[in-house]
Amino acid sequence: MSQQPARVAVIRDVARLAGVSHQTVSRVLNNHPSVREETRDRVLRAVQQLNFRPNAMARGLAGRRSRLIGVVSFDTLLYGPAATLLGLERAARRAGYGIRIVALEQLDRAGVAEAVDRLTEQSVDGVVIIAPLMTAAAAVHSLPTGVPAVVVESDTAGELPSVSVDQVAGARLAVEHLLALGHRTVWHVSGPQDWLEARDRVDGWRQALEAAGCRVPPMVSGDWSPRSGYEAGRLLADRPDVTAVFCANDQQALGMLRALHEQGRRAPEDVSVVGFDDIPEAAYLSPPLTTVRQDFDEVGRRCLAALLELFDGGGPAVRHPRVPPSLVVRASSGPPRSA
Amino acid sequence: MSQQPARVAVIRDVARLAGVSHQTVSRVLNNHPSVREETRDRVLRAVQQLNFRPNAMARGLAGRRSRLIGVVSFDTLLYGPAATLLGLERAARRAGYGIRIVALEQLDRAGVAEAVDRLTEQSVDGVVIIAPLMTAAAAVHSLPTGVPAVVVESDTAGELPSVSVDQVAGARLAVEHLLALGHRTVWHVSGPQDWLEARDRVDGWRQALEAAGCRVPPMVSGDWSPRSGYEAGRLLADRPDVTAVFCANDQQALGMLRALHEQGRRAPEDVSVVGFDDIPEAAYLSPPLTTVRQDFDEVGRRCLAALLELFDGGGPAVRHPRVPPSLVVRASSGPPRSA
DNA sequence: CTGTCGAATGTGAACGATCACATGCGCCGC
DNA sequence: GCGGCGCATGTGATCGTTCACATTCGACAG
Repeated sequence: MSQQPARVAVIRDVARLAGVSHQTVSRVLNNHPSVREETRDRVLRAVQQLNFRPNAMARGLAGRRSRLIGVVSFDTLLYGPAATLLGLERAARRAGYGIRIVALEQLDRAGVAEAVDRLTEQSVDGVVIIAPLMTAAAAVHSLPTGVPAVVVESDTAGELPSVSVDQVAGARLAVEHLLALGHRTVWHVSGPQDWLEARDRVDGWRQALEAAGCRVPPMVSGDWSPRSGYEAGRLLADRPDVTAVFCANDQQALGMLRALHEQGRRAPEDVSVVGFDDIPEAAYLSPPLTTVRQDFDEVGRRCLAALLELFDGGGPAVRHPRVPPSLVVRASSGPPRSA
Repeated sequence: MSQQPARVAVIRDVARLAGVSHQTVSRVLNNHPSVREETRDRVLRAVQQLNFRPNAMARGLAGRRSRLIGVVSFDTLLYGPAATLLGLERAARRAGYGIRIVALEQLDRAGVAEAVDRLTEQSVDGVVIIAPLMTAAAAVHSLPTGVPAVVVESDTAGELPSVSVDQVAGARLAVEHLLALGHRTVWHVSGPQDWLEARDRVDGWRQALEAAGCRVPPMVSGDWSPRSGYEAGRLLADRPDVTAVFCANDQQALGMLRALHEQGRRAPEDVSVVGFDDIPEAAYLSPPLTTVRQDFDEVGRRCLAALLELFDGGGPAVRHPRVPPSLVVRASSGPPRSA
């Protein structure tokens, strides 16, 4: 009782209390099969009594793995990356892994390399790179081999396993929805072209139009920001042939709605607007925004699954899984007036 | 050249190559003063030649510190917590620390305790708890002592050092701005009352009104969501005596603007609206939103500073620093029509 | 000349777990 | 009846660093 020298219990203390060897305690901790039921109970009781917690550092040193996953994240507060990180953390925690995060200010080769370096130094078991930029694709190729790594939202044709939401399919969903409402064609306000997702959404938009035999209007370039959506809106608002606009994300759609409103064009009566992401605010814009939802939790889960398969030796069963997006129809899209 | 067995270099390899003992290498790595200049150079050269990286696990085991900081974060995609996390990561990286993150689904006592447990198990040097909820304050009190810990946005009167943005001052800024424009009084749509920040904003609102000798109208309860702002808007829109509304965050202000618009009340001509947070979208709402900006980077920096002071033995110089917020005036606020 | 001190460096033992291998023992098959 | 196999458990080495203490050597004061 009073002998306790304020020191945390280690495995040998547990062994002594349970009357077994330290190795038996280790076996119990790691669920080794050949431990007698009764012995296991005795050990577990001792563990509880001493409030013993295995030291992760020692574990990592002795064993091969740290049960830590490093995440290289782009230094941004955008909804997508943040949601992906959260989804990954949740999945990892359930699987008994911890998350070590490094945020990058710039997603260039040096930055990514240094971040991965930093993480391997910490003996992470694997790395997830949230790399939505084109520049990241190059950086990812020059990674030190030997570290199990999974890439998110990038370079789906590359050597590394990757997980991503099917942006092309998402964009097609949006465009097909608008065409089905009766619009002759759909305009597009794009994201920045150094983002892979932005390119894929452009591709999906174009594919859907071409598949339907529609004219493909010129693309309006944007950069994810509400401002770019606003400016695009001012550009398009006075054209009577613009009846439907697909914005590359919800923030841009927000700016677009504002510009239309200012120019006296009503949504969806005059112009239908569809966004992408389904940010929490989307349902509360005026009007509530029709958009494409991405399942970031699923992305996180699949990242972890791929990583675990990588740990087990072989490559993952599916090297480049694509998570299907879904369309959320709200009030910002409707039939054109002529229809 | 060909003898290299694909094994990473360890400290003894460096020692051998440099012709010194492993301990001397260790001294060089840790900037111990008593190493001859020439010896230091020789060691550093060997380090570079072998591309040696000290193993963080071994370091953590042998030494006392892991250079890791654990972050307990509430499982949310809200702008504030996400920005705080990012600011903290940046500050930590500059100081040579890494971030270990645990996201909580529920911010109750058991959750916080388990998260901190999980982190101490990983031998983190210290813990930052992003705990904006009242329930967290209780949980934080029952923390195992001995782990240096700093709390964010919570319980500024508690035993643990805390860092937070001065919410009361922020709310006063907003209200004083509206009163200065000539409004008789200011209504408030609150955040959820189990959030400390929400309570502080209510306090600031009330203080500012009382200080100015204004009538304090009943508070409208909300929950951060755009929906709650929208509903509050429908409630207030048909009251002619409502000319100025201070919303507890920007999302609520967004919903408020939509409701006003639907009810045919214009902002700011009929009703002025002010938000809180300055989310990236705020500048692009219709109209652009006047709001209170919080400096989350500064919060991150101060958290780290407090933690480092805690490591050095003594408590931090300032136990409960409050980061001042600032008012960002945009188009959603203006003088009342009568003025 | 000698004793003491501090700077520079080395030696071996931690740190707290796992791994590789050894041991004892009951059971089965020939 | 006995060799061998598999289960349950124990023993010592090992992971890669830092810590505690020992050693060497030159400088300097008494």
